[in-house]
Amino acid sequence: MAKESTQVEILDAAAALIAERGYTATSVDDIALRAGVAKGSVYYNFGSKADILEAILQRGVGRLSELMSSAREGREGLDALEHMAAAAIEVIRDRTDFAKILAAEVFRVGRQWEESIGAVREAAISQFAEVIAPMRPDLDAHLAGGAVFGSVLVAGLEWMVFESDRPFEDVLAVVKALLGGLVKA
Amino acid sequence: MAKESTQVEILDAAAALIAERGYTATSVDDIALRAGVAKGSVYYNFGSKADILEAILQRGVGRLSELMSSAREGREGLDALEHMAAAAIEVIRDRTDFAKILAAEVFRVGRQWEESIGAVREAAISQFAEVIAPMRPDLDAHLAGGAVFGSVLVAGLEWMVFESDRPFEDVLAVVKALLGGLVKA
DNA sequence: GTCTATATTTGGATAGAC
DNA sequence: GTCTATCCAAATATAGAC
Repeated sequence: MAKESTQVEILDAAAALIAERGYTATSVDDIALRAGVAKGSVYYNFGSKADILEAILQRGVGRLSELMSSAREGREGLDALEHMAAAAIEVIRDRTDFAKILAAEVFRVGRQWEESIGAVREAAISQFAEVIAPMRPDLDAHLAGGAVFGSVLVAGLEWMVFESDRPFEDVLAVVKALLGGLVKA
Repeated sequence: MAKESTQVEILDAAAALIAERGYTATSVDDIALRAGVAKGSVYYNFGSKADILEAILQRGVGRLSELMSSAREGREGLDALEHMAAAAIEVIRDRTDFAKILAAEVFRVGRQWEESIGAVREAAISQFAEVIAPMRPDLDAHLAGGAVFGSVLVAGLEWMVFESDRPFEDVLAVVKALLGGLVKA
């Protein structure tokens, strides 16, 4: 194990392909070709194809947790939610492949990488839920966190995939409008 | 072509498997086994594995369009949005497999069934967008439609997959809260 | 209309040279 | 640490019996 640059090439190539075609439809041959290395090198750097996806997920969850936590720090209520949403949208913009893979895998159970996917769910939905809970004790916090994360994820991907000419602020404005609905009248 | 019951068995089996593992990871053998028929019968009823997925998508989009259109009929503004969201949540509840496949495939481009998936996007996001546009000319209607549909889809699937003991009303309450944010202050 | 058997291709993983 | 060559299992699709 070593030569970090090769590993990053492999991870980036795999993320792009898996985001577009899905895990099973992406062959190790494809990954090697796109990364510009031989298949043997892929298996020198990663134990299996599943390990590659795990690594992609780990990298993504690290980034998402980090940015969302620091966006939340020292804030609460609507202010916290708005900053967390902005942070999440940034991750979707900068790691669109990861976001697509996430969208495809979050609601599947029983797959090999279920735990890693669960960690992303926690990082995103639960963090939103924790902030919402004291604001709206009348709502189920997890479902509300899911709804908020869903609006961020789908609006963010809709933006990156189909309307990438729009500015970041347009996406944020939409999400902020919906978040406003969580403030008690 | 005929014997509708066999076709429905195949479609249901395929939808369940594809929802859980994805299209490529689901073999025609698996589908035949779960449907309780031989592989030859699958190919007698459908031209290819891709055709099966197309049929699943068509069936789903039909149902979604139908329910959302009639929920919208004769209403406008927040009232229309709330009824449309309720209709969409019903579809997610009754056709959870279809909803999972949708979540996995909406943001992938260049696949064989891209058109059918596009039709679902239209049916869902555009219908929301049309209602939102006159309410909020300050927002990008498509992004807003995407955000609303995302909150419905993710909250709905979160409900069905991880919190199915909760009542329908809890999900609807969460989505209604967010929709309230779209009403101009 | 449904079955079993099989032709053919593809893909994950390993061995071993350099 | 990276390459090429190869093994073997799995999967799509078809042929043809019943």
